[in-house]
Amino acid sequence: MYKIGHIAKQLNVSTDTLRYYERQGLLQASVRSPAGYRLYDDSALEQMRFIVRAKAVGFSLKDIQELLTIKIDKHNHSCEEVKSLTLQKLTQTRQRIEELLKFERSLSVLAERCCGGEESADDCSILTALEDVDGSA
Amino acid sequence: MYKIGHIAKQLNVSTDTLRYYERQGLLQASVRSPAGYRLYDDSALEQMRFIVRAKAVGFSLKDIQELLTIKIDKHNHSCEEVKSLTLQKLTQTRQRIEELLKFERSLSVLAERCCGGEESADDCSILTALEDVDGSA
DNA sequence: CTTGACCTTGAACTCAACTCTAAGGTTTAT
DNA sequence: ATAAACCTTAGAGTTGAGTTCAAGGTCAAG
Repeated sequence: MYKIGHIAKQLNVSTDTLRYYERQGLLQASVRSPAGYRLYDDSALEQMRFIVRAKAVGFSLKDIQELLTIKIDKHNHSCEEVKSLTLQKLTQTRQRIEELLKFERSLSVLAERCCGGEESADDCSILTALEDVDGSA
Repeated sequence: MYKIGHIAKQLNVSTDTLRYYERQGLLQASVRSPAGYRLYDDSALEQMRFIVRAKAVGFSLKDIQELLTIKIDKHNHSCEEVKSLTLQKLTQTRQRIEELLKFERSLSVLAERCCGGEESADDCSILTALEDVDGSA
């Protein structure tokens, strides 16, 4: 049985994060020591690894709650549910990437056109582009 | 002179947003009517357009504050300052895109491998991938 | 003169995922 | 026996960009 600090070090998260996940219903300590310390067993460690991995591929804590619900009772859930969650997250991620790519292109154009010199910003092409109605950036 | 609702409709933002920007020091109403209503003139409208455009290329409100400070007194600021803000935002944006692309690739792989069928999730490849130490996704 | 569409304020609330604080109890090593 | 390094709790704070609420004042039309 491991104390919270041990789990935290193993998985490179803070003890606060572990307590926070507990409050969020993601990971309960297996038992408490007589003094009230959280004690985790190997299966709790594995569950925390699952959470960390799911985060690493972009799932939110809310998504992870759903994944855990399924994982804990796989037999009464379908592959389709899991795939659906994954595809939904994929779509969201792609939409966000598209948005950021638009930002990236606009910012690139702005930066390229600007001399970036020490002289005054009176004729700065970036400011001008943001002022003018002609939003060609 | 325009009332807040007029500006809001013109620029497709809420009146709450305009009041919020005022609190943040981004855009003051030009004057107040005898009844205390905010009244904006054309230059305030132009400034709000600037803010909206700057947001549209990915600047945060904090960034926009800095841009406005420069814009209001261009003569005492350099092109370099503006370009620096832009490049900084560009770097941030690219970093975030990289992170999301990693998510995207992982999620794609997970989704591709999963049958997504109606059958139970007992052998779901997505769950298995997130459980196993072998993080090949 | 009243109805409806405006406008005002301050303050609290939202979301996500933590992080920090205060005030204390426990364990381990010396 | 005492100091260092753990652990506990409830609750507040953080970031960013707003949104919502309550309680009220104003303005134009009919």
